[in-house]
Amino acid sequence: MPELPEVEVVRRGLERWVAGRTVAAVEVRHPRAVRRHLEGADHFTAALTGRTLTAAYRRGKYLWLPIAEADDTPAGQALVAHLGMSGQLLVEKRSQPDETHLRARFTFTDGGRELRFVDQRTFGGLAVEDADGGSIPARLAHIAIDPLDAGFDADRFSAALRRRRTEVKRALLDQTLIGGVGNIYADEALWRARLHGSRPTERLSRAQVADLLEGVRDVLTESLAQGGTSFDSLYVDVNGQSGYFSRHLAVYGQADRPCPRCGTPIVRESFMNRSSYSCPRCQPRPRARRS
DNA sequence: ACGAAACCCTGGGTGC
DNA sequence: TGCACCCAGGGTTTCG
Repeated sequence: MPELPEVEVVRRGLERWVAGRTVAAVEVRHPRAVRRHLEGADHFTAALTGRTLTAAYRRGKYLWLPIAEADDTPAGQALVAHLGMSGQLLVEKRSQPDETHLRARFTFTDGGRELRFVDQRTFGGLAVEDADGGSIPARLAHIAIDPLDAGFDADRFSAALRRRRTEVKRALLDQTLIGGVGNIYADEALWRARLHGSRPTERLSRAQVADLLEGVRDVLTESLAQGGTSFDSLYVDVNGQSGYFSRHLAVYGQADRPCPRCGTPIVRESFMNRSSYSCPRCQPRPRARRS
């Protein structure tokens, strides 16, 4: 599935292959793909037809492309995209057969390759949102800056994390605290910091939070380097699985395999209706607290 | 106000 | 072979 590094690869592809082009037509093939556009599919289409997509930006796992009028005047809006679990944004020849799960198609006035939104499980979606002056759309403002962004404030993150009264993995997955970390990266970062995800945030030391943040940064950076290698110039690729997942994951999906650090078999635990993976020796469960 | 649970969705895998 | 069931899981909404 597309994770933050893959979303960044998609952003780079959109910046290169879509930015600066003017939309000729939009075809919404599945209503769920634009469910976040509350005014409906026809309104979505009208808001984009004849407009130019000027750039491609990302925060966490969200992408947005500012919209301009034909004369390059900013329209004060942006096309917002989230890939969800299975979404892809593909730049393809018009002759390419439609994908089974093609949800939306954008053609451009230059007659070149079209942009397609393909999404098997329809957790992802597209919308046109208000975005003044090319800044982040208002509806995305609650998403925290991700740790690879130059504007990320480590001290502020540390203080906010330690103010929380929850488990550290829940905090890592909270997009209002830190953007872009999903289940896979949370598990990998916790393993690097030798912390169990159930550790209470208020009892973490500053040094432990610093280690955790370093783990997050390292795993995202290393994954991005892998995701970048699978980018094909004719194709806005979101499939980083073959490059990254198979070789660099220490714990995620590695149940019963030896911990790369100590050899102890990795264990899988149920958490928030999904899976958590950890090394029982490197990342011991916290003792139950008496209250 | 904050934390946690419910909900959305479909194809691949597994067991009977 | 086919059917029922489980699993993947981010973000928004709802609940406590």
